[in-house]
Amino acid sequence: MVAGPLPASSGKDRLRLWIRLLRASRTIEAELRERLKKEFDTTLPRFDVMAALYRSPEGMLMSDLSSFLLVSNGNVTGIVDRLVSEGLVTRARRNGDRRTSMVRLTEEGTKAFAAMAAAHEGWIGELLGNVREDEARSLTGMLKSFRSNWEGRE
Amino acid sequence: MVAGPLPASSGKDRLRLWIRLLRASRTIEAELRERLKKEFDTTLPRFDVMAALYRSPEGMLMSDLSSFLLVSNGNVTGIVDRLVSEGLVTRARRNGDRRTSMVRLTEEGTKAFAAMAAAHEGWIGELLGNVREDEARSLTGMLKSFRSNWEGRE
DNA sequence: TTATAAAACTTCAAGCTTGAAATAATTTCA
DNA sequence: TGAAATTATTTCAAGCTTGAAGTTTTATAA
Repeated sequence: MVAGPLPASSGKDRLRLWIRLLRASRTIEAELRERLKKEFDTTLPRFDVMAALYRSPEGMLMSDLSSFLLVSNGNVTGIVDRLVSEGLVTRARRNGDRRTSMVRLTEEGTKAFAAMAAAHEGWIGELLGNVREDEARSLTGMLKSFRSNWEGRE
Repeated sequence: MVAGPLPASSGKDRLRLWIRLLRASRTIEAELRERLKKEFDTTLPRFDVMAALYRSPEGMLMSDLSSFLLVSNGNVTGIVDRLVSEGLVTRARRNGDRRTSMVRLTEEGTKAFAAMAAAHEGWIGELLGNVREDEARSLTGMLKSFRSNWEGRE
């Protein structure tokens, strides 16, 4: 705190921001969870896994999934297990490296996800309806930069 | 929904915003959870409950807690159970209405929370360090308005 | 080659979470 | 008053989540 005319930041504003951010995402998440249950009889974690796989028709490793979704390995195992037993996803043992398996959407899973994704986008448009599109873009821009500082240390 | 010249919004920007929002809050939440575990041997849900109680020295009903924290009633029951068994919180049966009980921080709980809150504020300052304070204020303002539209219908 | 380490997963226990069903106490109102 | 509805909470099953420990397979290197 010697030199800079740093804008005397108490940090209180960041704390307030965090509380708002958390409340916003929890509120929206709760609403999405409820609608996914009601409309499609599925859950948000299953939707998230399917969304990731939908973007990668070639498939993803379990570890790709967990790092992309920011959840633990063991977590993904359980969710994929359930998706497999529902016929929405397959685990294909690979010849190259027998520790890994490629997870892919089945045809049924692809169809099911496409329907959910359309509804989902509509819901988000509705739930964030009060945020103007230009506001949305500027918020998105600010959120892009928030990490870099501390993430990926150690 | 008959008349309006609704501002032909594709919704794509809002979807992008939602994805950013979710990733930001999950990343921060994960980091907070880990630090609360390491530094204070506690969990985020317990911290949240204690934070709510800290703001209300007179105590809160179970239902106050669950609506404030945006989680289900049954959820709060379990968390408060654990906090009680750790001596951080008390459930006081009320004379007026014997269905309800006032939940309060114990003296030990108050002291413990004060220490955690100080660390927590510092962590948030660090984790959101890349967001300028003026940005933080403007983001907070935008997030304030996002609901109202759909929340509290039905 | 063959021990050792590393990588990719799975398993497990403990705790969080929801939504539905059950309890118990209070209110409403016929 | 007393039945019915409402309110506050707990209980429970199923699923999500983490972090630690275990398994199997692959890579490293003495």
